[in-house]
Amino acid sequence: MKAMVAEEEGRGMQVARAQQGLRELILAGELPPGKRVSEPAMVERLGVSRTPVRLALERLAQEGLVAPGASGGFVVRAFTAADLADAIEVRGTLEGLAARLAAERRPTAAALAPLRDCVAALDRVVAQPVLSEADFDEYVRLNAFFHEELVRLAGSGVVARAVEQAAAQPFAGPSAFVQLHATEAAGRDTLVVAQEQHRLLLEAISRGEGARAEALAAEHARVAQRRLRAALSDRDKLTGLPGGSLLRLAAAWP
Amino acid sequence: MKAMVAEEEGRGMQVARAQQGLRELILAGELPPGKRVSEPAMVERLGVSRTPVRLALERLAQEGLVAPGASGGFVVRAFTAADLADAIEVRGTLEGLAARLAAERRPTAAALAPLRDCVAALDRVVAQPVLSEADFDEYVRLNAFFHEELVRLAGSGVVARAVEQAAAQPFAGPSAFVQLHATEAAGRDTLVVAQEQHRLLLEAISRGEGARAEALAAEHARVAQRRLRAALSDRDKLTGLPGGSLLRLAAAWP
DNA sequence: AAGAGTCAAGTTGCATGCATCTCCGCGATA
DNA sequence: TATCGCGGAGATGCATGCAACTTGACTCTT
Repeated sequence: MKAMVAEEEGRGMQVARAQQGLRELILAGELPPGKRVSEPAMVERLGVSRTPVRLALERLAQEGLVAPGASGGFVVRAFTAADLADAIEVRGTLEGLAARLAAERRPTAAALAPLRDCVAALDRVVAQPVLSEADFDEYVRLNAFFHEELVRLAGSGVVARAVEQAAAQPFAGPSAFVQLHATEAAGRDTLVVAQEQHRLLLEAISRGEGARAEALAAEHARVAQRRLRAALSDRDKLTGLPGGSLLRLAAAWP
Repeated sequence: MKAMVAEEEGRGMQVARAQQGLRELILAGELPPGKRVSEPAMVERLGVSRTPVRLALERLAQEGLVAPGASGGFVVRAFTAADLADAIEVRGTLEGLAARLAAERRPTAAALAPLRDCVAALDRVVAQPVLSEADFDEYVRLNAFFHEELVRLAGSGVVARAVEQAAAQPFAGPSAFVQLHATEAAGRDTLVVAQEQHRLLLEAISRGEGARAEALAAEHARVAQRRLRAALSDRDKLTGLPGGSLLRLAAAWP
């Protein structure tokens, strides 16, 4: 039974579709934490056969969204507040390593240009007295680019892979929880602080101050920790968030 | 065609066998770097069907031994000296994080007992004036346990996963290249230095000195860097090592 | 003789068949 | 009535079939 939906693209397309579809289903909370992900059910839901579903599950397991079940298959994972905090700390630590390596490489002004431009663009966004939701989206976009560029400046594929994997953990990405602030009055201030750190990080790297860059990057990730804590203090915020249903904040899973 | 070799055990056995077999084939250099890993060939060699072979390849890709090929399939990866150094640095950084977390948790004496015992056992091994090859094996065993226990003391599954993944990278494990020293006169001295770091690390953690523990763990990983450099300076040492053929030290792959 | 086009063999990615195992509910029994 | 055993539906893990694609060699042309 060939799928009848319009399908173009090439290799790995079925796996990618299954992976994306599963990610959405899980983050939307349609597959509750602790529940086994039934492959036949996903076949029906996603329109691909079991082979890509299984492969997608394997990759999502590496990503951390699902875990191998005790007796075969995969179960949707639940996350504690400590898990999220640790994942953010891991990312911050590795970004610290990347920042130090970038600084120690003494990048040329030309090599630093993209990061400089990115910081300038972020400045323009944050400088506005009032930020619309579109501004927050733009901030997220530029922030992601900043972090990518930071890692690129480290000049190490190995480090890049490590940071990527850390940032791919659920809720551990550089822009996790930023959206929550879009509706808050104090939301802009958080961005102001984070942007100051971006600026200092750029300065430290351009001056070759490795230790300072490392400490700044690690501390920068901790604003995500603060966002996390703020979000946890207000459960209503979480329920509206993609993946909010995955959080097991107090009790263990029955 | 059911395999005729004696096969017991349960689920995932075929995948595990394929993964182990592929690892050995690659590290033994039978599959040269840059070459595509032909699934049918592996089916013949390993005695399992294509499905487990493919899954094993996927997992080895995460492990870093193979990488997805440009047009499907997987190719055996090659490693530069910089790759190895970076992988070790990543592991050291994450172990530094684990050490800091362990120290900040102020573990009780009981919680520290396994690490204490391990250090004592290592002391007994290293204290000997002359080390046999069996002594080096014992050192590797105890050293691995030390690092596992260090991570366990951090008390974070997320951090543990991150460290595991970093240490699973080829040549990045805590005991990589140790075996090379077994035949060297100065080999024992390297172990003496490393063991001193173990001792200091234990002390820092037991005193709750987080920053010191972090720095010590990161520095401790750098003895592996030194071992790596020593090995690289003597190509003969590498060729005898498992995986030595994966190193592309000077020229790019033709 | 060198280069480009073409064809065939081999490979990959996906779909599906099949045996075993797990899990859930039902009924029998003390 | 509660507990234990059991049976069937369904799921998993592995094997294999199949079409599209890649690759490599062979041939034809210049």
